[in-house]
Amino acid sequence: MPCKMHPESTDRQIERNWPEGIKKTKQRIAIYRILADSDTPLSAAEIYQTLNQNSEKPLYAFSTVYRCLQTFEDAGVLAKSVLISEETAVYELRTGTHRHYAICMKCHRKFPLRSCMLGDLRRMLSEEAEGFEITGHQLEIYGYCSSCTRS
Amino acid sequence: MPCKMHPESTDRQIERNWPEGIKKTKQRIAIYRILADSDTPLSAAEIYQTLNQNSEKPLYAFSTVYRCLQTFEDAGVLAKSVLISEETAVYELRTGTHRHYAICMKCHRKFPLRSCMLGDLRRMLSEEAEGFEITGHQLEIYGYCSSCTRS
DNA sequence: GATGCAAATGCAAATCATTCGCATCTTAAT
DNA sequence: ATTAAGATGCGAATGATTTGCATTTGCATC
Repeated sequence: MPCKMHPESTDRQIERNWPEGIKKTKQRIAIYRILADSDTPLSAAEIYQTLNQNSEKPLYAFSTVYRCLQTFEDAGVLAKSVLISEETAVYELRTGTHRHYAICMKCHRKFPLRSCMLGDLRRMLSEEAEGFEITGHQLEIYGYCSSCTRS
Repeated sequence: MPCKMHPESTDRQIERNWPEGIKKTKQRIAIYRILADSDTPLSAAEIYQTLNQNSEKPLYAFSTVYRCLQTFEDAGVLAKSVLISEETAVYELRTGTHRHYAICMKCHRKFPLRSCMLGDLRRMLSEEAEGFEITGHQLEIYGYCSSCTRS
């Protein structure tokens, strides 16, 4: 399942974005590729499934998936988040511009928001939080998408 | 550990806000009280600990805590969320105005944000999300509070 | 106030995502 | 090619949450 609109772009992206000092192994490359080709954040289980979908018995271990994700996160190329609507963590590559999603509570599809319209986050801090150093944020909208009715 | 500024207000709040058709048991009342008296969202473990802090052997079971929280959530008086910085879910009573927090990645303290400054969330939806019915949202700022240095 | 039944609780066992220990295999630098 | 540091695979361990089931309790009814 290579990428969609620009053939080869994933390979080039790997060349350019591969984090400094991180060994290239076939597992890591495969996981990176899956993340790069996905347009929504993926869970470890989804990545594991995609990795092993074409083989009889698993070629890649679950622990490897988690360890690679951890490695990418430490290296700063991956963002981990825990969505309210799911019970498990999901992961996506950090692109230049981060993303937020509207998540359907029924089908669990994730729709990227137009853009991050959060202005000055610092202004939201109260006096008690004086001196708080902001390093990140997370916004999530949830509800029901047009294909799913409420109940 | 009764409430802080207004003696009895918790009892009155329980009278007024107790959800329709939900039996009052001492466990549920105790859990509601703990949530009402807390100024930050609490995890199930924190609630369990508070419940049992004054007795030799546990008076209340963990499963009861989870089941009560589920009941309150279903009844709509409780909001569950999974913060990025923690591994476990946290819970808080739904007050009229919902809250968001700045969370310290080191000490895990939660500082309520001044207010929800998110304007029209619908405008953030992209075309693909046409027809999405928004039922809630979650915003979270993370970083390091003034008492904790970065590393 | 006593009674009955549906619903709630306590306990322990089960589940599910995630992490860890350790022996073996790979990467990448020499 | 050689090799040491680091990565992987496997299965067992962990920790949060859920569940089955026997027992207890809230509360509507007498």
